[in-house]
Amino acid sequence: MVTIRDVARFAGVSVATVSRVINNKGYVNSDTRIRVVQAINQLKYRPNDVARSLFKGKSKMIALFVPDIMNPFFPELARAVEDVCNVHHYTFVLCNTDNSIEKELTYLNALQQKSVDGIIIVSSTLKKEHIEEVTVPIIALDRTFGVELSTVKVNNREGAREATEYLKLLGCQCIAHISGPKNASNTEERKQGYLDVVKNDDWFSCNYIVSGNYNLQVAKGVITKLLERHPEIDGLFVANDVMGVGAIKAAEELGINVPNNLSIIGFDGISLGETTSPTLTTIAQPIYKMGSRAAEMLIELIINNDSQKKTEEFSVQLVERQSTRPRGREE
Amino acid sequence: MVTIRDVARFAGVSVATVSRVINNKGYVNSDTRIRVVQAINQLKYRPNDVARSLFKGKSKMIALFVPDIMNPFFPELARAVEDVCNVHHYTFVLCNTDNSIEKELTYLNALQQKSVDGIIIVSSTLKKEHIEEVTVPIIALDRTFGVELSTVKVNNREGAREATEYLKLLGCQCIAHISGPKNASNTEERKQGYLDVVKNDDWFSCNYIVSGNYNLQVAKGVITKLLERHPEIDGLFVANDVMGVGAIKAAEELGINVPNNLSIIGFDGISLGETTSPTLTTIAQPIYKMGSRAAEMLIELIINNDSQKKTEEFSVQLVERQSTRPRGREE
DNA sequence: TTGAAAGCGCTAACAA
DNA sequence: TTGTTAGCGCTTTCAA
Repeated sequence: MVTIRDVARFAGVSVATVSRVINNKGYVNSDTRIRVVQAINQLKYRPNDVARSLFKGKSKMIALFVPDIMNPFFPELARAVEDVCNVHHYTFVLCNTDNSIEKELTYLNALQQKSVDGIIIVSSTLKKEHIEEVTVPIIALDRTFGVELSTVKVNNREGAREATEYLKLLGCQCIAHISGPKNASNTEERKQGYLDVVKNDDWFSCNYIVSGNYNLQVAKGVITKLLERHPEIDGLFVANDVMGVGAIKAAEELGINVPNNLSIIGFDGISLGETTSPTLTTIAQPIYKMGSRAAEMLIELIINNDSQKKTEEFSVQLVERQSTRPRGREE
Repeated sequence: MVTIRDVARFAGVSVATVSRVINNKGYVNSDTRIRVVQAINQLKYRPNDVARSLFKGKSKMIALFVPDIMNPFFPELARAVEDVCNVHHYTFVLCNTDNSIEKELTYLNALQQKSVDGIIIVSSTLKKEHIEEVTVPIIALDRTFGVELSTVKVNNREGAREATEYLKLLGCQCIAHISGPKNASNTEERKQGYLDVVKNDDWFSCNYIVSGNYNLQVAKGVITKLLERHPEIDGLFVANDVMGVGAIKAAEELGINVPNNLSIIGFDGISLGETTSPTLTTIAQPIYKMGSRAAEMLIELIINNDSQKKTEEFSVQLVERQSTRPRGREE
C-alpha cells in the first residue's frame, strides 16, 4: 500500500505538505504542488480513509434502518438515500431490522463503534431510552417513534381522509378499513383519517376495521374473512399498497368484481400497484423525495450539528387507477 | 468517548492488558480479568472499530454492487447478503451501479480507500483491466463479466431449455423469446437455451427473438409490436419475470387471452409474478440461497485468501402458475 | 502474567 | 511556504 510517506519521500517534501495538497488546505508553493501531484499520480497514491476517520472521529458513512428491504416500499427509499450519499461522498450502509428491537440496538452499537456519521431510521419499536445514549445524528423517516427527532413523513391522516372521501364520492355506502400493525405511528394516523370521515355515519361499526399488519398474505386472509362476513362492504381503504394487492387477490378469489362491486384504494404509490389487474388506485407518497430529503437533512445535521428538531411533512396525491369506479356505473 | 486508556487507568492495569481481555487473547490473570471487565462495564467502554481497522488494514465491511435495488430481483439478494454479514459481524454496504462503468469504478476506488474487506458484484460492464488493480477479494454474482472470478449463478442455459421445452410440451407451435440486454452474460445463456430447443424447428425464425432489456416498460412495448406482427405466436419465453409481467400486460391490452391463446413463462421466480392476473409461470432461481452463498464464499475468501477460483452453479425450478396452459384446453 | 512502546496512515498545531 | 511532531485508539512485539 502506498502511503503519504511514500509520496512525501518521492516528491522530496514532508508529509504535511502532501497532506496540504491532497486536502487543498494551507499554503503550498505551486511548484511544490506540481511535484506532489506528479508523485501522487506516479505512485497511484490513494489516501487511506480509515486513518482519516480515526483522526476526525467521522467515517463518511450513513446508515439506513428499514424493517425489510424485500418489502417493496423500501427499495425506492434506499435508492434515494444512496443517491444523496453518493453526491456527498458518503458510503451507504443498509440495515434490515425486521422490526426487532434487539437487531436495532445491535446495529446502533455496531455503527457507533464504526464512527458512522448519521442514521436514518424507519422504526416502530425504538423508544426514547434506546436513543438517549446515541450520540450520532438521527433522522426518523416514514414514521415516528417515541422520541423527538427531526422527521420526514407524509400527512397520513389527511391522505387517509382523502382516500376515504374519494370512496364516498364514488358512492360507496359501506367502507371498511384494513389497517397496519398497532405499533407503527402511521397505522394510527391513517386509521384516524378514515375515522374522521366515517365515524358519524349510520352504517359505521368498528367491525369494519381490521388489521392486516402491512403484509400481503395476512391482509389477504383477513380481507377474505371480512368480505365473506360483510357482503355489504362496497369500498375498501387499505392502509398500504402491499395489502391493497392482497385485497385485489382476495376479491378475485371470492369472485367479487373489482371495481364494479367493490372499490379498493391503497396507500403508498409503489409500482407494484400498477402490475395487478385491475391496477390499484392509491394515495401516492413522494417516496423518492422523502428518502432524498431525509438524507439531505441528515447531512446538514452532521455538518452543523444543529440541535433543533424539525418535521417535514410531504403531501400525498390521489392516483386513480382501475380498482375504483363510481357505484352503479358498471362497464 | 471512553477509550482503552480510560479503562486501563480505571482498572489499574496497562492498555495491553485491557486489549488482551477484550480480544480474549494472551495470558491474563483471572483476578485482573475481572477487574478489567468491571471497568469496561462501569465505563460502558466500546472499542473503536476505526482504530482497529487502521491497525489491521481491514474494516469488517462487505459491499454489494447491484444495478438498481429498485429492480425487484435484487432486494432478496441484498437481504441474503446482509443476513450473512450480520452473522459474521460484517457491515453491509449497498451500491447501485446503474450498469454504469463510471459508477462501478468510483465505488471500487472509494471502497478500497475504506479498506472494505470484500465485494460481491452483479455486473455486465466491468472488464478485466478494471479489476486487475483491485486487491480485495471479489465474488461475481448472478452473471459473469470478462474476468475470472469465483462465481455464484444458476445454470441459465438449462433453465431456458426447460422453459422452452415446457412450452412445447403444452403444445405451443410457435414460441418467441424476449431476451435481456446484450452485454449481460445470462442474456446470452438464456437465449442459447431457447435456441437449443427451437432452432431446428420448421417454424423458427430469428424474428421471434427480440430484446426487452430486462425492463418492464421496454418489454411491454416490444412485445406489443411482436404480437401484433406475429399473431401466430402462441408461446412466449421471457428472459426475466419483470419482462414477463410486461408480457402479461401487453397481452391484456391487445385482448389476447393468457393462457388460453398465449402461454407465457418467465425466469427468476420473484414474488412480483404472483401478484399479476394471471400469475406468472416461471423458472425460479434460488435467489436467497445464491445471495447467502455468495456472501459465505466471500467471507471464506477474506479469511483464507484462497486464490483458487470456483464457480457454484445452482439449479432452477419450474414453477407452474396461471400464465401457461396446454393448447386447445381452454377452460 | 504484565507493561512499555512502536506503529497502523493521517491531520493539524506549532515552529522555523 | 515548509517541516517536525504529537496524537487519533488500537494491537502486538518484546522485555521484564
